[in-house]
Amino acid sequence: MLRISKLTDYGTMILVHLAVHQGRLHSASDVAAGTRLALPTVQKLLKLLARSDLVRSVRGAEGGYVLARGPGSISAADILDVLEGPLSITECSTSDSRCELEDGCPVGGAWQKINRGIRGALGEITLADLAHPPREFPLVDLSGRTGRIRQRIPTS
Amino acid sequence: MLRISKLTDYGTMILVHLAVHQGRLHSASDVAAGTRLALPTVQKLLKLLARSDLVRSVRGAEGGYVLARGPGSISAADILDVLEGPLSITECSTSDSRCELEDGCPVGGAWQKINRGIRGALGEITLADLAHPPREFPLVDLSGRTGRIRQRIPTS
DNA sequence: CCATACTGGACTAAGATAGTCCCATATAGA
DNA sequence: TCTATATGGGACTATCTTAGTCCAGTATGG
Repeated sequence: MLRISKLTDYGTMILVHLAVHQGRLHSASDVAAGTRLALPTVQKLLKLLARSDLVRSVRGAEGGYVLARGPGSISAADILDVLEGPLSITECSTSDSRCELEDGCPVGGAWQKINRGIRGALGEITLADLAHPPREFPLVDLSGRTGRIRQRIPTS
Repeated sequence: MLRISKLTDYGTMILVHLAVHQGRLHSASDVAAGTRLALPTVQKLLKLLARSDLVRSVRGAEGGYVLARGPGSISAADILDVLEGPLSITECSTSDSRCELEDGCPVGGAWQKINRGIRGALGEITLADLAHPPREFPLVDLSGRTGRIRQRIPTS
């Protein structure tokens, strides 16, 4: 079902919260209050995010978290990479798992190609888009044509 | 990571096998031999697929399975629906789960919209495409424009 | 010094997934 | 009719993943 985990969903809420209230530090408690998520969960996720290059942290009293970059420079693919690991739609498309069926596998990497297509699309969606989503993300072209359809427009 | 389960991957292999060797019935043992998958797993998956409208079964001696429709009329979305249940990227986008955070949720259904976009794209990819995949499924447009980009072309 | 806040990791319960197996039912052909 | 060959339906288990919590350590401002 192409699902993302709850934690990734929560993580996205947290990032959106940081994007909307930019310009100052936010403690984990602040974020928990602002998003209505449980504090321990928020702490865990912020720790994770801070280890990536999406969020920066300041330790000590009066410390907290900020977005490391503008919301227009953080893509949905970035978020998924951090919160779910490098995304790959099937197990055999991850680099470290060898598929012993590969020779006879008639799918021949189609899922992997689909995955790259989806990943490309998610690279075009920014945190700014998530904070102010358009009415609809329309259909998508996986049909066979090549090339980028749209340049990313930094919103900050 | 937007991953699909192993069983869905296997199921796709099975469907591709049926698509490539169309026109006759295939027993589960045949399919297991042809795909090199374990027989019990193949049996389980074929039973599942036969309950859907993607595969038809004939019972008894000399029985077996066939695709219920041409490979050009079965989409990747169809396959995922059968093997993984109706696909939804987040928990709160499934109909039967109420999200108690919905009011304050700043994501505002962005993931759901992305999900619909991806789902639309997967509806355009057919089993025929999976059997003979193009060099690459290109990038995808989730940018904000509306409307179908391509009509599905039945290949059988 | 101490209250505040991040850091790193351990830990548990619950759920999903993968894989196997058994018995019932249907059918073709000897 | 009998039997071998199939599918149909479901139970069952081991393993892994996920969600969620908690604790001891470290940094820092006042």
